[in-house]
Amino acid sequence: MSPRRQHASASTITEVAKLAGVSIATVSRVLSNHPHVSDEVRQKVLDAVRQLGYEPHRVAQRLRARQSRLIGIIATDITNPFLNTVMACVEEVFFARGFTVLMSNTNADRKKELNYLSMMESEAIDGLVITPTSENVDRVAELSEKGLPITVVDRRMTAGRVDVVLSDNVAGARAATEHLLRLGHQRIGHIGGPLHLTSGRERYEGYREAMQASSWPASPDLVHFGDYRRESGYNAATELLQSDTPPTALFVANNLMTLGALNAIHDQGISIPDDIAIVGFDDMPWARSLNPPLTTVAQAVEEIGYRAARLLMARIEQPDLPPRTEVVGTQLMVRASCGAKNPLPSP
Amino acid sequence: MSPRRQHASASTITEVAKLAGVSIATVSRVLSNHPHVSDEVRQKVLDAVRQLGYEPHRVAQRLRARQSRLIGIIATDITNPFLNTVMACVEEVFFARGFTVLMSNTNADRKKELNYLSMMESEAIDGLVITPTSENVDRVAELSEKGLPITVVDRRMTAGRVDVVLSDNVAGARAATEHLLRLGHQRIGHIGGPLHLTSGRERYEGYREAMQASSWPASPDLVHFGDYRRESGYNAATELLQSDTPPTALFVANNLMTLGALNAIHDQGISIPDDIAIVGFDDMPWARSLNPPLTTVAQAVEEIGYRAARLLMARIEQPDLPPRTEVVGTQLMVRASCGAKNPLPSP
DNA sequence: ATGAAAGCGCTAACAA
DNA sequence: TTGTTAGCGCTTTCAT
Repeated sequence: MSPRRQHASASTITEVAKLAGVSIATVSRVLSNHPHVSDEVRQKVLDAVRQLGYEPHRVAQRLRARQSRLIGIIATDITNPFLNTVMACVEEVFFARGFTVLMSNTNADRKKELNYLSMMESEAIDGLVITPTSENVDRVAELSEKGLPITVVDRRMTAGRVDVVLSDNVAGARAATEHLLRLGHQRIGHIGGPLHLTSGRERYEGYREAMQASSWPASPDLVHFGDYRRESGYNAATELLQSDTPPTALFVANNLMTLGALNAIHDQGISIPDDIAIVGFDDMPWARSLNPPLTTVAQAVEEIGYRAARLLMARIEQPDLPPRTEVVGTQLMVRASCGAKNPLPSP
Repeated sequence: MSPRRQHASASTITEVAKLAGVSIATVSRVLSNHPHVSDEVRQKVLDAVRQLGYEPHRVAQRLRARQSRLIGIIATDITNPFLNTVMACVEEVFFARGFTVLMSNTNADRKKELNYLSMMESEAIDGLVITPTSENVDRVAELSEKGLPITVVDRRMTAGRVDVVLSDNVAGARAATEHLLRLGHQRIGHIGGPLHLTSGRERYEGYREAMQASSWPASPDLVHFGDYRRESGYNAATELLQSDTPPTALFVANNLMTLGALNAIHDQGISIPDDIAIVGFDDMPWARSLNPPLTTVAQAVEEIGYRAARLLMARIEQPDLPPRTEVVGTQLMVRASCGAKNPLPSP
């Protein structure tokens, strides 16, 4: 690393104290609204603060106070509309409560996750919302056991004292698959999420349950797994469509992969829903502007975000609460892509 | 705020020193790879570190070292695909260089922006990438003048010593509008971005230039402004379409508003491109899966992200560089939504 | 090659 | 009501 200059340091509490003619302790008291300060002194200090444009040095504050009013969010993919909406909701809630929210993007990379985890820890955050890269990130369990309030979103965690908010993935996936079965499909393909995530497993499970209960249990060649990114959806769909006996319908485990699958289908000049029906997981505000309007299993995104915030807030205030898991229902948004005859008008 | 327990504090450098039988200075040296340490001592220290699971306290480190290897990103809307992709790129570059990247979401709210700005400052970040809420955020100029390396993305800033990366908005908007004119449209509507952002003004300007140069200069009732969010695009489109003399074509200034406009058009049962043609700003990977495939002015998103990172890195290493502004070209992706007869196949 | 010690800017316990 | 002072955990001279 090459040389680096410090940017001019701001004024310190000492300078404020000097200018106001008081001790630094008094300045500190004024700034943290302690009761026992005379109005006169308070005013002098405030004036000095304004005059110098003083702002407390948060790093120093944190070193002493060990309480940061800082909330961390660690997400696997900030470009995922589901995740970034959840993040925005969490931020909104905590900001309104006077917290500052720091976010980071692991890109589903375990090394990055570890790095951000320890960076958040040493920033002395008061709480963490995370979508872990897998269900057994020891560091998360460890931190939660050490007493750091943590809420896990979108997937379950096996270890640690963490709160969890997620959708009812099995039911959602089952509903999607049953819907396709009801429409007469027999060869229903599934583009699944990573099996090291409970969401991937649960959505797959819902699909399998539905198929099993039907007269046409899923054959393995109908199932491809991706990594929740667009490209993997594109690739999986391409392979599925080019197989000898392609599926007549597709259930895709998340938003980005569905978008990829859509592109793949369009590239092959195949028509939806006539040649192939498709149902995605995760609704998007513009799902009905897709070609054709996309049938999806809608997760209650905002609700998940707000619940995550609420759970975390509760644990911050009361660290000894028993760990809770909240499961939020999903809703099947029937639009044209599944080929249902009379799709209800849907938002 | 209610009571809050500290989560068990990790081991400190003192404990490591004690266990290794050396001074804390030596531990510090080992950890920062100083040359003059005997291999024997180094090994002892490393062992102690491992044994205690010691991790340096970054807050304390920062208080002394005044160099954090921390990069901040402040964005107006993390749910915007353009912005979050840029953010992901910046993160990627800096993480690879050993920096930790902290992001925050202002939701285009000036108060939040100010808060995050001073929070980033007092975290002693080494550099900042920001999409400011307006071109005259004094605090940004101030920080840059104080010596904090700052790169502004997507919009220009009038004050401060900052680097800037943005698209050639005027040219992009002009190209989009001219394309529609060439297709024979005369009443071309524009859903613009906020005029307090240079991107909003420049895209409007490109549209106006093109119209002016045509035989059908834009009438004011053809222009509505939104706030770059989906709802505003929906509302603007709805109003435009319900006017007495609705436009036959629409040029929309960003991705989210275009998606909103699309929804509005679909809700009114109007057909694209027969009844109305539409061109959006910002391409999206799934633009061709929209109904119909969407013609857009594609910004070089990744390129913008990487350039922003490069500019910032350069300034961190060499703070006295003169401020630079880099303008990146756009590309018109012709698809079906504009009604062009033979849209080229496009990715 | 190693250690002692001086702070970084702040908070809070203790004195006055 | 206000001031003095002891650290928080670490880096970095300055000695040795």
